[in-house]
Amino acid sequence: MSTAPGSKPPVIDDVARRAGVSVPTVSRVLTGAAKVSDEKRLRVLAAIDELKFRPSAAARALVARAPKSIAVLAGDTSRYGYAETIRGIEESARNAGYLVTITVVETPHDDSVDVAVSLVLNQPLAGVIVLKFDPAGVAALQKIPSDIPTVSISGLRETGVPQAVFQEAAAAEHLVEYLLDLGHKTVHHVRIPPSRKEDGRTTGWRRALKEAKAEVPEPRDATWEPESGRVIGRELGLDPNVTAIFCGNDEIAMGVIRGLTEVGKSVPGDVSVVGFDDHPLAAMWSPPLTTVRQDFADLGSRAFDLLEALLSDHPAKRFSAALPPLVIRESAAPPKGRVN
Amino acid sequence: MSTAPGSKPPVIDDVARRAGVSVPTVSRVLTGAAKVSDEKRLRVLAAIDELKFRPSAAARALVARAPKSIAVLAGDTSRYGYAETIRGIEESARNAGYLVTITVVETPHDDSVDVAVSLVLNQPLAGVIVLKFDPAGVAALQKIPSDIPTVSISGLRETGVPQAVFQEAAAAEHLVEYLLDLGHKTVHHVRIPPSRKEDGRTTGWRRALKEAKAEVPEPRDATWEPESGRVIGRELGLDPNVTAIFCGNDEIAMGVIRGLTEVGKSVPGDVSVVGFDDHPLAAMWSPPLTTVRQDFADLGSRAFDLLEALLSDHPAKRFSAALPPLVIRESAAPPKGRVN
DNA sequence: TTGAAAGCGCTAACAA
DNA sequence: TTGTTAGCGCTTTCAA
Repeated sequence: MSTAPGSKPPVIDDVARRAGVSVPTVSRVLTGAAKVSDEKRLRVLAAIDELKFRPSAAARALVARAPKSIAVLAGDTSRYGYAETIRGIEESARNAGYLVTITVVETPHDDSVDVAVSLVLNQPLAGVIVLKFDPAGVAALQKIPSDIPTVSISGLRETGVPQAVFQEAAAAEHLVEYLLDLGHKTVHHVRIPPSRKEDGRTTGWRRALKEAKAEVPEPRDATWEPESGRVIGRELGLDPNVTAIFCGNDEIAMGVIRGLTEVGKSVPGDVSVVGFDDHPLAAMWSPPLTTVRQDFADLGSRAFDLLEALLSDHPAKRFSAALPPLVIRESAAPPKGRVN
Repeated sequence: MSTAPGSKPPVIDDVARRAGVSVPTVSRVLTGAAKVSDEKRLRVLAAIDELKFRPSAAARALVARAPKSIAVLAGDTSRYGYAETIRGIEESARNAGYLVTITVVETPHDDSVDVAVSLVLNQPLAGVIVLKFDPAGVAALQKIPSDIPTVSISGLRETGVPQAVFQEAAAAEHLVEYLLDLGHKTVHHVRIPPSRKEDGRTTGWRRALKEAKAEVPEPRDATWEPESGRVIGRELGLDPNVTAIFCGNDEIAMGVIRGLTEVGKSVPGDVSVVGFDDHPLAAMWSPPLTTVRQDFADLGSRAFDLLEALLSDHPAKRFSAALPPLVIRESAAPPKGRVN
């Protein structure tokens, strides 16, 4: 008929014409916002179907003042903790009808941060969640305009925007106390790259040692790569004073154990090693890793809840914390020559 | 002055008024699309700054016919291969000025798929990348309207939309041949959940065995959890005929090794075990895992390239394949009693 | 170089 | 229940 068979995608006007109704009527069946007679509804539905019409998301976004998408900014997306956190955010967001965009902030430098932030701001946006696990995340958070609803996720409590956190310091403290209780004179520490000056894990370790009046050895710095743990493990294995090692995460712990093994040390026979996170492979490791369980998906989910609260103007909670529990497996034992 | 100090975010009209110019002039300095006198430009810039004005992404999206966002649909986002693939997509997309949304398809059932797909279609969209690593991804792909530029990622070549793939079958074949060359009479197989009837890894394994006229044992089915590998490992360890095991991925291989160890078998002394993927922890494992390296980030990047080609109307390539190389470490050796 | 006018595709307000 | 009339906040003609 008069339907223009143009190659452009059909718009609402095409549907209206085809169904012989007005544009708002089509809109009404689309949104269900108002009653439409069965007869016209059917005609509209048929027209939509024949034309394969899909309403323009852009046009809808313009008229509806409430974007249904949230952005996640993160320094990484594939490492275990990051990926799980994002999974948790996405799941909650999806269930609440929000779409999630992810944008990586490669480095804490201005160029990376600006690219990421401007990409994020160039979309219709309900709010932002920033993963502040590393300096890149910290830098990104500072560049988010303050009028945008924002929630951060990190290991340390701070002021500022609403946050979801793990009480890492307390958990680390428990873990180190556990090692001390086993009879170790002190506990060495291999830390992962901190997001700021010092991470909660390191703080908790330090606190536990001071509390016990134990010597505080200089912490060793690993990268995010397990391989760096291995190198450090070899070195630590050569030091007879080292009987217990607390690693910043499980992957580093695995590397450290490998390094120790390579220089002839057994775990936990000669040296106890504990990690942090409860990585999916922690229980498969030999020996199975004693660690702290961080439920990252839940962390992400809690962050989304905070954001949703922010968006709904309920000035409810602005903070969500959880204390990660110890998971005792087999990689830590009393030091040699001591029966517990 | 006449600036309305309303609490609503400023719009372009506010800027124009404040700068004493017309709206199109503001638009011109925003987009740089046309020359504006220095004097007015400065006034506009100042007004933008004072008002903290940011152009509405929704309005821009409506008028610009080219959305700069792509959607990724996946059955999972945090497992290693998935997360790395997404990282690769995001990186390439970001560099090309695209934003990436991720949406998980929880199950292959209609309800999950419909939620995910409609969420995706409800946004301004340039194109879609579907991770077809599992049945959920396969199901999602079928529901994407055919007029939307779409690329799929999977392990098996198929017709239909453009695809980025690994030549998994060929790689698996090489890996199994390697085991056979070591002297094993046959190779057992523990497979991960297939996306369809049979995955490339299984096909390659079967092919290599047939080629060598070796017996083809019934494959064992693992879930995605390493724990399931452990259970299977214990069982296989009890079977004296088992001297070599090819696992569907490294995490399962790690579980299988753990299970073997638990029933007193040594790897590779008693049984050789190989994996697939080259997981970041594969080299840290004891013994370090012999496997196949899949560069998932590159896979994601290649998928994005295909999508970009599709969007630019260059009917260039519709397919991108890569043969993942063997990584020989220490978890496979000649069978007991045989010197190679 | 600039402004007035005209849309982008949809939903909301208002009559009828 | 339906259609007409107005926008949403921008960019893009088109004149001047």
